[in-house]
Amino acid sequence: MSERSTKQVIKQPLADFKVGVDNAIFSVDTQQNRLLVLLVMRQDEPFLNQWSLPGTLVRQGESLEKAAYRILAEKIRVKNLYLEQLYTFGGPGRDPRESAASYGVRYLSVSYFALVRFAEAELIADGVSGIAWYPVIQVPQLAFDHNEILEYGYQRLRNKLEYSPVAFDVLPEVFTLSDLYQLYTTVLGENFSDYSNFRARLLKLGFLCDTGLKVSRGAGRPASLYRFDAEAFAPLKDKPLVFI
Amino acid sequence: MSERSTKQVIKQPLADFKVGVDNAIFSVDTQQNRLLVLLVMRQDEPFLNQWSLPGTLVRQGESLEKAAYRILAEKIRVKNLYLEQLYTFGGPGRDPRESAASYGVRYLSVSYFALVRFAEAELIADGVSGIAWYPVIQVPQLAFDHNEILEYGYQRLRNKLEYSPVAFDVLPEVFTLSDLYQLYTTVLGENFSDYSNFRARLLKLGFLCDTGLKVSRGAGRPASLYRFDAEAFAPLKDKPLVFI
DNA sequence: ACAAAAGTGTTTTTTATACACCCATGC
DNA sequence: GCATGGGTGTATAAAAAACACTTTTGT
Repeated sequence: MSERSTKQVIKQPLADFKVGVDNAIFSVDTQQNRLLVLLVMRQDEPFLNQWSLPGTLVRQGESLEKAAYRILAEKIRVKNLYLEQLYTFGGPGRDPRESAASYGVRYLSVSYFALVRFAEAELIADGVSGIAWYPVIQVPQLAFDHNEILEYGYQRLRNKLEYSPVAFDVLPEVFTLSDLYQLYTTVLGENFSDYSNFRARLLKLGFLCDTGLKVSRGAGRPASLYRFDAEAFAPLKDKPLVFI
Repeated sequence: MSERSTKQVIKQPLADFKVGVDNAIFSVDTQQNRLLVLLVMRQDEPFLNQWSLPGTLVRQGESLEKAAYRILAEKIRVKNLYLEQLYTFGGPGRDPRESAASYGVRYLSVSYFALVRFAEAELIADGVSGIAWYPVIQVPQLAFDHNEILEYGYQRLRNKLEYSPVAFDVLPEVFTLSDLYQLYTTVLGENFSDYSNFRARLLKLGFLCDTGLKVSRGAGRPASLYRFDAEAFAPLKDKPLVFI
């Protein structure tokens, strides 16, 4: 980040930015087989009363990631989650406030991708603002370029599932292989793989350990409960894994 | 990007940002089997006279990507290149200028990754500033957090080669399969694949067409010249390709 | 003739894919 | 006993990996 020499700065002034963080927060409702994204109703102009991704402007002394965690914590209570940076959208004109009286201030959005455990996620309704889980396949028109961000995040989620163990950040401590399979199915669609092959592949990787416990859910044979073994996984990190 | 309600803004003021763009610009010198990255010597404080990635602060009315292309064009003349956004680094304290008299202005860096054709790339030396291709394996300590950005870009490059056709953006119009193989070898190391298997895999994908022309380079059998067929590739886009 | 580079083919091993089938439980 | 979900195995096809060998050039 080198500044231009002085005469050039005079010729073409630098932009001043406000930096926002917008989160595409996903969760998987395995009960109803739905992939959800968290939307909030905007309380302020611009885009008053339109749905949007939860976001915030970055404060003094606050890192981007901290801002991402803050806005998440303001909207939902959740203990288990995965979060990473997604993409930065910063074209001029992406925020209507830029054209207003403000002296050429630009609004830039660093987007974050998050996956949270649905069962434990408690939405924080502050009485005024709307907040809701929306099935990603039926989100309405969103404020700003948030539909684009969402699309980008959705794609990232699908990729992540294929080659990284994000699913285990969001499953309970112990889970059945059907739980895992269903999570994958909900996100990737029915035809991503057949259950028996999925099962064989995952078990061969060697980081799922059978707790010996069984759980029976209605009819059918009781399922074994597995645990994700982080230690056994560690050496596989950075390796080109395939979960699909 | 929703702003906080008024009382909160007062409690905790928003940060003001200058946004910079820093480029990790790579090229492959297949003659000497070296992967190179473009470094420039800083002319200003902070980090005066230290090597850094070429960067610039974003100007009014300029998009992030445009700024990335601008700084690239200021440093090298090149017709063929690939460019994409890498990551955004924005922790407080990453730029020493923040702590200075400036009223809590933050410096945020949106980094871009670029791959350019080495043979045609002409460095623009403005007489004062140092500018040079450095082998990535022996870059010195860089200004700011640029070593981190570089590492990130290097990883992205390796990934890109494996599942996307970036190589063809940077090879000449016609090239031999050895040219292609050597490019891959230089970036990924000798052991990524054996030439014969690499060759077979690539040809089976069906988007390399033999021009019928041959080229003889010193001793040995003349090699066929191939062309990348963008039309034949189009349907494969978004598919999980493997070039490795 | 022979080294060097390009190109072809073969063998073996590993993965992917599609199923068929057995097992344990609730009703 | 039979429907339901859990779990195992097998047979086939495809891909990855290793490597032997042929072809065509320059010297």
